[in-house]
Amino acid sequence: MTACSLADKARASSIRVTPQRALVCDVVDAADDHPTADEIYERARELDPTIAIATVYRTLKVLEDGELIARRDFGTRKGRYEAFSDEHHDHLIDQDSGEILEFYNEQLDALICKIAAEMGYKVAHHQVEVYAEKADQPPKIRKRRSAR
Amino acid sequence: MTACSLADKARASSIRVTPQRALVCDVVDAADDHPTADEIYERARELDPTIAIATVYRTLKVLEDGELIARRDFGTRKGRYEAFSDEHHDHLIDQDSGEILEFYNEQLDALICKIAAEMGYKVAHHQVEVYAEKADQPPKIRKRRSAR
DNA sequence: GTTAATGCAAACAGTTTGCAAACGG
DNA sequence: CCGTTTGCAAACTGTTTGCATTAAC
Repeated sequence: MTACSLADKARASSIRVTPQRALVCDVVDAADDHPTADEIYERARELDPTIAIATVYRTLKVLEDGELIARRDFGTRKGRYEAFSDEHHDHLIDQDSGEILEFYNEQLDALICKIAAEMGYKVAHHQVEVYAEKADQPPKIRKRRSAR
Repeated sequence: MTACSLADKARASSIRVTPQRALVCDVVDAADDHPTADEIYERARELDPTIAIATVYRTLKVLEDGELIARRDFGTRKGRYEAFSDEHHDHLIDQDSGEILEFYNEQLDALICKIAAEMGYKVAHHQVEVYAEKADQPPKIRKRRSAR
């Protein structure tokens, strides 16, 4: 059983994990959404009201540089952070609720690699953002109004 | 032969096209890169040194709201603008040169639609950003060093 | 003990906004 | 004319940085 927490991974990457950094790590770890720096700051402050926003930003930067977390924009100007999971995934943003859903599709990754290769490139990483709204009826099983 | 310039399209969308706005339109039209607001401002100033950056931003906003241009981030915090072409396309960013290449792949679009549909969503728009570096040898026709 | 990390506040970049003057139909 | 757009400067947001203080090996 390997060490799993973000703080552990940071230590494994020989990043010095101070109490403040550990706190930021824990907040990011615990988040199942994609919090902004500000949201991370707020959540961290609940446990340590003395933590500074600058420390949050600096920690996020350190973790990002260590490739332990990723910063994403999703069109807005605010950075949103998420721990790197082992498998790559992409995002679908519900335009109505703002909810961000994750998905992974092997074919998609493969296709992107192939396209890049055809252009003479080797993919370092990629990012697919799908802005969508809920379909009127659920995916396969349509309910009522079968008509046209 | 339909009207084709961005300014014409703006007029067609009943956006008031003042000389300043026309200028911004022309700059965006003429750009074959993905200029930032600042770059657009600089280019516009060459023809009208009195134009204000605020006007550039306001015009870009108007055009964006009118769905005539798109704003993209590409990871940096600066917005980059491009006229909507008729066909959707995605972007490959050369990590070494910073160059932004466009590509279109029908299969990719279809696959994304399919994935979204499986999640119960209808795609409004999407955006694929591929960060890549040049492959050592060209796509199909490899030159020299055939070995290994 | 010296190097690195923190908190604070000030700086910064990109973008937006209030307002009076100029413009356009 | 009257509403819209402009230019200017100031405000604003998200993020970074300088610096003195504090903490960690």
